[in-house]
Amino acid sequence: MPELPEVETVRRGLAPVMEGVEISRADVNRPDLRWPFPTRMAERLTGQRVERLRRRSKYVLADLSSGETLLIHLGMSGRMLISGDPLGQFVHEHPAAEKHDHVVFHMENGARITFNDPRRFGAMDLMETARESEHKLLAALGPEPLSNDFYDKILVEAFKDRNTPVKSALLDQRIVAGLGNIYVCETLFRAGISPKRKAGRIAAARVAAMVPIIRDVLSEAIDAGGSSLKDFRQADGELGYFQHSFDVYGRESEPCKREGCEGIIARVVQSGRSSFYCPQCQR
DNA sequence: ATGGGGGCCTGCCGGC
DNA sequence: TGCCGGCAGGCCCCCA
Repeated sequence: MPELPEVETVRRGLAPVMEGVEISRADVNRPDLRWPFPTRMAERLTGQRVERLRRRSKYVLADLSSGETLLIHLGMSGRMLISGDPLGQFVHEHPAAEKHDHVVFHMENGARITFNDPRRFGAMDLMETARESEHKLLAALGPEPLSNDFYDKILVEAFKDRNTPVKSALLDQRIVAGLGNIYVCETLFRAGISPKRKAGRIAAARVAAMVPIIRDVLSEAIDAGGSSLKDFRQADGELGYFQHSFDVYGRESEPCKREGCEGIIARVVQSGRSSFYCPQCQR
């Protein structure tokens, strides 16, 4: 689920029930996710107001009134479930606790936010807000793809002389932050570039052309998440799920969607991950 | 420095 | 029905 657009969708869903609201209690049901939780996490959350919910790459960042920031990463299978009736609009009753409900935030407005993560590749940490750029998980991140920090020359320079497949280069969070397997596949499809092509062997103009493509792919996915968000209250309150139709991802053996292309979508494994692409029109 | 592969976890699905 | 292999939207870490 969670690449940049999904995380942004989660952030937007949480903001109305968390921003400006105090955490009256936090239930921490196990000592760790991928890594141990920070010391005294529950105590450091309790009584703090969430001043602002931000996103950096695939991380949700909650600035607390204490001057600390809570970092949340959803890993592969992390979910945020909102329940209660914080906005005076019916969300749904608090559901019974489920397996893998690792952390529960009880908000002062009556909302309950449950972090559920079966595979536990997710993470939570606390840091001083003022020193977040030093945080190990954030320090090396490349530019936000939807910001002005990401532009053609940046990508051209980053790809220069790189001997790695472009697929790996785009997954490299130091080059551009927030892309994952799905949106890299979709980007390369639109760009007409094979995932196997070496990053350093793509003409600068074609690399530059990927910048607006990356922006479009991500923006469209956020919009799709946003539109499904509108009715999340009448659904079960679960955020982060949205159906999105992909051009290539998950479409092995199906016909290429490019106008006039007769290709069949192939799947290849690159550094342990599936790449979907059209061998006909992606070169 | 760079590139590749292993490993962390659980759940699900298809095949036998 | 049960077991097994393969697969999954991430990312750190170690090795050459």
